[in-house]
Amino acid sequence: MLKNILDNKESYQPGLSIDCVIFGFHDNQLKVLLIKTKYSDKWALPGGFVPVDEDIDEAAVTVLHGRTGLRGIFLRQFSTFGAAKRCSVDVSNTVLEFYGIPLDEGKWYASRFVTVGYYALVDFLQTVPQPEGNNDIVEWIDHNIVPELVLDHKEILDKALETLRMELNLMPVGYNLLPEKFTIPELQKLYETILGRKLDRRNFLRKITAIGILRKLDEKKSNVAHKAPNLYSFDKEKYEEVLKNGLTQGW
Amino acid sequence: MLKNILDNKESYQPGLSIDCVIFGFHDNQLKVLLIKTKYSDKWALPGGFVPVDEDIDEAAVTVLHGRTGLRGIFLRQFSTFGAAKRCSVDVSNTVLEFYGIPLDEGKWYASRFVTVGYYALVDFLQTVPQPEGNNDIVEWIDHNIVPELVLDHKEILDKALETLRMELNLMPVGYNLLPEKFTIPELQKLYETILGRKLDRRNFLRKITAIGILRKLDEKKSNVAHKAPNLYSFDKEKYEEVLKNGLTQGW
DNA sequence: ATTCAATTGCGTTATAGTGACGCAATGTAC
DNA sequence: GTACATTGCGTCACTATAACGCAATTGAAT
Repeated sequence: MLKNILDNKESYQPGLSIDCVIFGFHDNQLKVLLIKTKYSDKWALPGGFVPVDEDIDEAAVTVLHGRTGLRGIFLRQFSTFGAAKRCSVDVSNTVLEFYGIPLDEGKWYASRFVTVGYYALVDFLQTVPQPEGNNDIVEWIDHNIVPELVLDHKEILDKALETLRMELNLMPVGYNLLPEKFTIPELQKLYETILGRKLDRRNFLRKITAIGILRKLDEKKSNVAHKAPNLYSFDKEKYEEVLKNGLTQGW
Repeated sequence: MLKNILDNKESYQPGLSIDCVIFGFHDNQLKVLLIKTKYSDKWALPGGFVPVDEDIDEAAVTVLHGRTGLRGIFLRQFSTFGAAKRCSVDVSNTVLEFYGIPLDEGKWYASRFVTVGYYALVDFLQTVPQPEGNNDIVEWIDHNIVPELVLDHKEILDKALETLRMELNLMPVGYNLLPEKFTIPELQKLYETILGRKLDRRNFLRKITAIGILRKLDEKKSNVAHKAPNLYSFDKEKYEEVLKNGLTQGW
C-alpha cells in the first residue's frame, strides 16, 4: 500500500498528509476511530496522502470513506499541524523496514510532513471500520481512555475536540451521531459527553426544542427501566437550515 | 529572490506556502496589507514558503516580520486552502519568465501549492510596509475596496475576516490594532468596521467596560470637533487574561 | 456673547434568555 | 400496593440585551 504510493509518488502532494478525527457515539460514550498498525505498538489517527490533482477536502473524504465506508457525512477541516519536528525519522524508518522498502527509496515518506486535520461526525451503528490490507486494526475507542498515540496525534485529537466544543455553540449536532430515532435524554448525554460536563435536564429540553430542529414522534422507547421517554427524530430541513445559518445561543 | 529559493529548493517544504492577511486600523477604516508585484497587474496577499526545518507558525512570523518589520504580534492560523486548481500554470510561468528562470528549472514553483492562511492584527502607525527587493509595491488597502486579487486570495481574505468576526465573540480585540491611547468611540468604530454593522453607543460602552480590560485615563482627546472624549488604554494584564480565558458574551 | 449642532457619558425600561429547582406522571422492581 | 428512578412540564429569580432619554460638553455659526 505504502509501496504503491511510493512507486507513484509523483502523483501525490509531497510532504502533506491528511488526518481525520472520526467521532462516533455509542453506549453514552463519545468514541474516536483509531487504527493500530502491526509495525507499531501505538495507535494513530486514520490518515492518508493527497493526490496532486485532488482538493485536500476530497482527499479527506477519501480517508473517511476508506475507513468507515461512509460518504456524505459531516466533515470539517479544523487546523493544520506543521511543527518542524512533527516527523520522526525513527517512526518512518520502522514503517519502511516493515514493508521491506529500502530507506533511500522511502526518502519521500521520511521527510517532514505537514498534516491537515479534519474531524467527522458519523453514525456509530452504520459504520463498518475497515482495516486496510489486513495489516492493521481499526477500532472505536472511548475518547476518555485513548492510549498513547504516535507523533502529535494526541494533540490533533485534543484540538479536534476543542473545536467541536466551540462549534457546538454555532451549530446543531446529533444528526450525524445518533440513529434516526432517539430520546431527549440520549441527545443530552451526547451534548454532555462532548462538553465534558452535566447539563440540567429541564433546561436542556427547553433549549433544544426551542431551536425547532426536532420532530416529536408518536412513539415511546421500549424496554427501559423507568418511565419510557418519548422518541424524536430530526427535522432534516430545519436542521440543515440551522446548520447553514448558525445558532445564536450557547451551552 | 525566487531564484534563491529555487536554488535551495531542498531547504523548503515542497508544494506548501503561507499567506498572511494582515489587518490594520486607520482613519476609521479596516485595512489590509497587500502587495503588487511588477510582473502582475493583480494584487496579492503577502506570502512565503516554509523552510523544512521550521514550524509553519514560525514561517508565518517570518512573513509578517518581513512585510511589516513587526514581531510579537497577534498572529493566528485560520484555515488551509488546497483546491486542486489553486495554482495557475499561467501565473507561475509569467513569474518565472519575469525572473528569467527556465520553465524546467522552475518546476518546483509551478506545481500545485497548498497554502496555510494566517491572519494578523497590527498597529497601523507602527508598521513600515516593506517591499521586497524593490520589485513590488506594498500598500494598505481599505478592506471594502480591495481590487481583484490573484488566484484564490480574495477567498482567503474573506475567510480571514469571517474568522476574525467569529473570534470577536471569544476574545478582546484592539490591543494590537489601536495606538496606546484611544477613545471609546474609536474602539467602537473598530468593532463596527470588523463586524460590518452599527452598534449602539451606550450599550457598547457598558459592555466593553464591563469586561474590565480598559483603564480610564485622566486625559481627554484634544482638537476634536465636539465634546472631547476621554482617553483609555488597555490594562495589559487583564487583557492577556481575558485573551487566554475567552469572553462569554457576543456582539 | 449667544445659539446651534454634534457628540459624549450616564441613565432607564421592557423584554428575552438563563440557571436553579418543584412536582406530578409514568414505568419497573419487589 | 409501595418504593424508587426517570420523564415531562412548569415556576421563579436573576442577568443580559436592545432600545431609547437626557443632560453636559465642545467647536462652529451668528
